[in-house]
Amino acid sequence: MAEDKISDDSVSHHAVECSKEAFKDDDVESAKAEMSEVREENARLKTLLEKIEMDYKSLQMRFVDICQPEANKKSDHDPPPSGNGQIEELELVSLCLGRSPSDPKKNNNDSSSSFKNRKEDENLKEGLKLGLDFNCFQDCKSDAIDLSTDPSPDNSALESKEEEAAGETWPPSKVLKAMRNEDDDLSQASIKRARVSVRARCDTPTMSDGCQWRKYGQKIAKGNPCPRAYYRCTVAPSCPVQRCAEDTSILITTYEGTHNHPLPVSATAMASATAAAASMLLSGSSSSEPGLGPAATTNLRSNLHGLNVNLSDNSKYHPYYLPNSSSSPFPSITLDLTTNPSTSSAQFNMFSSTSLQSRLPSTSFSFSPSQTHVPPALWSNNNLNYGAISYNKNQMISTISSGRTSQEHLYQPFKQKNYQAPASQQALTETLTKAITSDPSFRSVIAAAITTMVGGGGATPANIKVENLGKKLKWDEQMTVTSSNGCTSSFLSQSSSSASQSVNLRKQRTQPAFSVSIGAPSATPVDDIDQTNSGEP
DNA sequence: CGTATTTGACCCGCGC
DNA sequence: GCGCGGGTCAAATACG
Repeated sequence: MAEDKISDDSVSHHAVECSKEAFKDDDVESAKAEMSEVREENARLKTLLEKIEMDYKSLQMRFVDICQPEANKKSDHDPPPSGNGQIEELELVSLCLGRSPSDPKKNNNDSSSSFKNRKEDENLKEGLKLGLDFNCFQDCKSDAIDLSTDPSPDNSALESKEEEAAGETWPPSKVLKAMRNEDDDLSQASIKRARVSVRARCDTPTMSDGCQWRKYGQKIAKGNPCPRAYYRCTVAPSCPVQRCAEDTSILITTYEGTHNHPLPVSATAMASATAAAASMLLSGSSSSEPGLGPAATTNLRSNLHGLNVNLSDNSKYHPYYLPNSSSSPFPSITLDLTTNPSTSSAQFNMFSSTSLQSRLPSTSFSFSPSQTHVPPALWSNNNLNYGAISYNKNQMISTISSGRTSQEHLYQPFKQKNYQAPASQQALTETLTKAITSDPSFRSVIAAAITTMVGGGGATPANIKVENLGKKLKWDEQMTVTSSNGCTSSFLSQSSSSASQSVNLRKQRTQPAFSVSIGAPSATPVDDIDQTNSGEP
């Protein structure tokens, strides 16, 4: 009896052991798998970070190389070091690199070796800052403004440091000061006035981008049966950002201005995207301002060609449909978020649409839609190819089919032209340099992406509500800059799940949505993160 | 009652 | 100078 019991116990114990063993095996297996996955991801992130740092360093060095000859030129032409020339230089560096204006001054005075070391340190700091600071654009802007108003490097540096350290109280007095300043320079006005049109498939009157919009007017635009509504950002009373929306199946939202207040997390994605687009546009157009004239515009276009993007030739192409902007004297840019779910191609079609009427170029980005479950790495592998970005015909047609018939024959030449245009590596690198160094908000988008990746999607940089459940809206926006020399490629993607899944999309986490791939896209698998959606005004 | 939206009037720039 | 169109204002209205 006792023996039986003992044996029973032992048997049962053994059985338990066995089951434990089996469980242990399974557990260990899964844990190992998880660990390996985590390790892989960790390694991937590490390489990603390293690549980001390296790219940033190389771009920064390149930028310095570009800047220094100009500084020398200036000093040749204008020997006295003090005065406007220096201030302009400081402004330039501050605007482009988003740091306190004192740094470049110091750097200019330093020897090159120590300068490099310092730069590397700054790069690291900057890299860290990138992931944490969504307001770097504003910081940068405020610094630049401060330069124009108060050239004292110590004060501005101190202030900027304080802002960076303290997380910034908003709005900074100097920004307000600068906003009231009537002597805002042209670039400031351009930033304020740059328009970014976002085309998205949306049945709601307004596109949910996380900001609070208040409608203040509505007009029937000529030639368009749909009324054009005018909205203002109501987060801050003096925020200059406005938008105009046209209520069709394709909602075209035109953002104008730059937010002068902190944005809710849900609004940072669109704001960053639009600000980045605007800054890219302005960085291109601003390059044409200082004495370069039309030649610089040509240069911009060739740079864009370097991205293997499609540019319109003014002599051949008429402006495509651009609400608000075709007749506007202000530069405009279009982010095309319209979707064709049947494709997973990444697109980055960007073409100038300089209007015959308009004095300033308009630019269009076309972000192809992609199914959320398709890893962006696939896009990278299949489509990016270091600047060889495939064109998706269906996407355009689906866009056009929503009533913008005039676009078809405008897009068509670009389709044909796209594959013919050879990618100019040099031009591409310059474009990238310009885009990244001169565009803090672009960096902020990257930062958002990195944050999402590192943070496992807990913080969502992009919140796009897709309300029309019946339509199964699924749209991504991708922003891709690839380098033909393989040194730098950034891949930004923001996606929202299909609306059919979006009933409980809040807090739902499936796959990463914001992804960045810097370096060789094919060698760097990129995750997907699903977006949580937030409500709109 | 407070807030948001609607809508007609007004202003301004541009082209003829 | 005039007309047109885009953009804004502000009173009226709707809504919670």
